[in-house]
Order: sequence, then structure tokens, then C-alpha cells
Amino acid sequence: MKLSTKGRYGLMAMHQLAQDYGQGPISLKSVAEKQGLSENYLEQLFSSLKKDGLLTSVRGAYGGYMLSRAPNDITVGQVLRALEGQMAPSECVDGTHHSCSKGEDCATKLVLVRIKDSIDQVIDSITLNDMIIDNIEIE
Amino acid sequence: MKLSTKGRYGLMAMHQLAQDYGQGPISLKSVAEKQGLSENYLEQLFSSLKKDGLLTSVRGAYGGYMLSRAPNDITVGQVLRALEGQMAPSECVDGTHHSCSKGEDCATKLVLVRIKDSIDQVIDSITLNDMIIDNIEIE
DNA sequence: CGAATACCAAGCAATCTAGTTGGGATTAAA
DNA sequence: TTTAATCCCAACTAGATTGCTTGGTATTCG
Repeated sequence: MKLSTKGRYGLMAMHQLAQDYGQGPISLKSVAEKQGLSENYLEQLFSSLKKDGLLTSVRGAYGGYMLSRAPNDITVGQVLRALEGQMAPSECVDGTHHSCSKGEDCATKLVLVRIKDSIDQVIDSITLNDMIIDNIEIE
Repeated sequence: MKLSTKGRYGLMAMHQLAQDYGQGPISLKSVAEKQGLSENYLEQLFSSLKKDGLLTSVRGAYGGYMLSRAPNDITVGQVLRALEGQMAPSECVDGTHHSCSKGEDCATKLVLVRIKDSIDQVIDSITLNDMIIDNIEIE
């Protein structure tokens, strides 16, 4: 039940951009370097995040990426879903596939739904702004 | 962030054995057939579940597997961890690896810890007996 | 003895992961 | 107008993982 690096790297990068929010576009290279990530790989993640409307880009020299909204208006859930799809422990509870022959009459599915709901509740309640604040509080 | 089939099949099979609890050993073949799973694959899962002390086996003809404890004394968390390892969204929060160079000072890790804690709380609070009861209530 | 079972280890095709490679388009600044 | 910096896009790939299958051995009941 691991997150792929997409989700984790994406959170790291979005946290970085949240810290730099309001300072204009930040280059991919700069984010990749600060977070120790592959520039070309991160580019793919930013592409997904942009497609989901979480990032805005500025092309050309001195261009870069920035959050499309304030950090307190972007949740961890939005970031993770942009990169990982639904945060469901199984396809049978991800809302798109309806393949299980047992239908709703499945004890295992009930458990999986409860896991999914629990994850959703956590990730939808944490914003990028919370990530900054929480981290400072602990430092 | 998907569970592998191990966790899902394991829950299905353990739910079956919970329903048959007290009726002596149930053959692998029977469980596989009732749940529509590959017998040989399920065998591997039962091996893990036995190693973690959740199943007891009886060899020879008319042998089989049974829960090693009452259904209300086995949690979904114990089953899933036997088959999937720690239900952590990243190695940096699974309690065994300590590889992240950032140490505790990482906003992303704080988020991942909250996700893990939330999953743990759900899966450790549901027993196999709950799975039976909940399912009947809905039927 | 023979059938039914658990137990064990290795092999394997398909898929997924975590990138890399190689370019093209756009724009600020010199 | 050139140049460097940047975003944008698509294809490729080595290695790991998944979800099994195969082929056996050991044990026990009738």
C-alpha cells in the first residue's frame, strides 16, 4: 500500500512552491535542485498538476511554475489525486470501476470503503498552507 | 496507493474462514473455490498468514486451515500487515527504514504520518467478526 | 496402499516504476 | 536579432513488482 514517488515528490515540490508563493514563477530546475529530484521526472509531475489546474506556468526565459491558487486553497488530496488517481485501496472502491461481481454485498468491500473514507478525510483536510505552518511549529 | 491482490484476497479468504469458524479445518481448495481464487496462489497467502500466527493448519487427508483464534480476536490490520507489510504510504513512515536525509524536519513526512495513523486506526478497529456482522446488517 | 491434503521453491509473462533521451516552442534580455 | 533559459511533449527503457503457474515433497485418513 505504498504511494509511488509521484505522490511523494509532488507533495515535496508543491510544498516548496507554497513557500515561494507570491514571488512569481519559480523554475523547474530550481525546485528540482532544492528538493533533490530529477528535473525531467519532476517535469512530468508538474504537467499533471498543471492539467488539474493546481499549477500555472510561464514560458520562456525567467519563466517557471507557481501555484494557481493560494496555498490555503489547495489540499494535499488535490495534489495526490492529480498524481496518483483516486486514493483508493482497491479499484472496487475508486468510484470509476465497477468490476466486482459481488456488487455491494461484500464484506471486504465494506472494509476497503472505510479505509478509503479515512484516507480521504485526512488528505482533504490538510492544505499546503497547513504543511508550512505545521512544519514551522515543530521546528 | 492500491492494495495488492494479496491483501484483498487475504481478507476475502479470512472472512470465509471466520464464517466457518468452529467447524474444523477447511481445505484450501474449498476456500479458493468459494471465493473464486487461484488455489496455488492462495496457498502462498495462507503460508504468510500461518507464519504470523493467524491460521492453523492440519495436514493430510481431510486436513485444511482454520483461524487460530476467534474471529473477534483477529483484526483486519493483522491480516493486511501479514500480507502487505506495514500499511504505510511511504517507507519513511513504516517504522523500519530510516533513509530520508531530512530526518523529522519534513512537512511531507508529517502528512504521510497522518495518513498512516488514520489507516491504522481503521484497520486495527475492525475484527473478522465485525466483517461478518456488518455484512449481515446490510444484507 | 491411495487419495487428499498441506508444504515448499522456483520460474515467468505482463505490467508498473522511475526515470532518461531527444527534441521543439516561447520569451526575456543582450 | 541572436542567445540563453525555460516550458512543453513524446517516446524509450532497465529494473522491479505482481500475480500467478509449475512441479515437486511430506503427511494423514480411510
